[in-house]
Amino acid sequence: MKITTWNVNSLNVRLPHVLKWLEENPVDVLCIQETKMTDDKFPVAAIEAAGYQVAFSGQKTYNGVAILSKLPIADVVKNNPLFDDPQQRILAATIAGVRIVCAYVPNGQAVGTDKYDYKLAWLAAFHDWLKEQAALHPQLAVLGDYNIAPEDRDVHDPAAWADQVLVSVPERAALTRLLELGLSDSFRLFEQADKSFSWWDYRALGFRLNKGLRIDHILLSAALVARCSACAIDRAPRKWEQPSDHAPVTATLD
DNA sequence: ATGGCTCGTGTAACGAGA
Repeated sequence: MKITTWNVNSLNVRLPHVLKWLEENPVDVLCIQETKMTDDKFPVAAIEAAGYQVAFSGQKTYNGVAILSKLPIADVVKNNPLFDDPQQRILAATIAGVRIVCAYVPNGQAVGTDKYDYKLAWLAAFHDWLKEQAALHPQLAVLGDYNIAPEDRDVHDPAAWADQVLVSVPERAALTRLLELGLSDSFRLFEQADKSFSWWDYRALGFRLNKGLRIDHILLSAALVARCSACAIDRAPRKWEQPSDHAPVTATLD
């Protein structure tokens, strides 16, 4: 079973990329963030025609998450019941016995802003909810755009990024708290190339110069770590015309 | 050089992303 997370930065613009990528990489589950569309605009027919079932939770202009699956989707939950939030950032479902959580963690804009405070509050509530989910679902996978680079090796220029948003100590501590629930960063279960990133700024030749961050993650419970045989970032679609600024990340579960 | 590019909105700049 292959499970993928991909922030597509507008599904309206990126639907052709998603369909092309799925044709070349027929994964079982694809978690999408930043659909940026209301549910009535969601391209259900095109995705079903590609052989995928789909659950989604969107809003106008911002945020929005979706789960695409070749296998039946059950017990869909939208949002965190412990955190009253008009922003559509969480979608959970059970697929082939695995509890899949698709999350779009707030960006935070800049340290010290209201949006940064919202990010930390959101993460604290996410932690409390995931603690419940981990107890209910031993086979738990939490995929998404975390908007946090876990360590300095996940940052192209750690000195320049020190204490900035996406890298700051409180954000990293919030991610550590999630890992302390018994979750593992699947990417680091395996040997990986140096300077492996999942996001590159559109500006200043970010991708060409590999000035990136690794902020898209697949966290796995112990039962799924035991099944996990690979985790990889696919840089290919970042080279396509009009790409998302994020690359898809895929974990393989045996 | 406290930007650079890309998105949605809406049809001109501007907020937001990361």
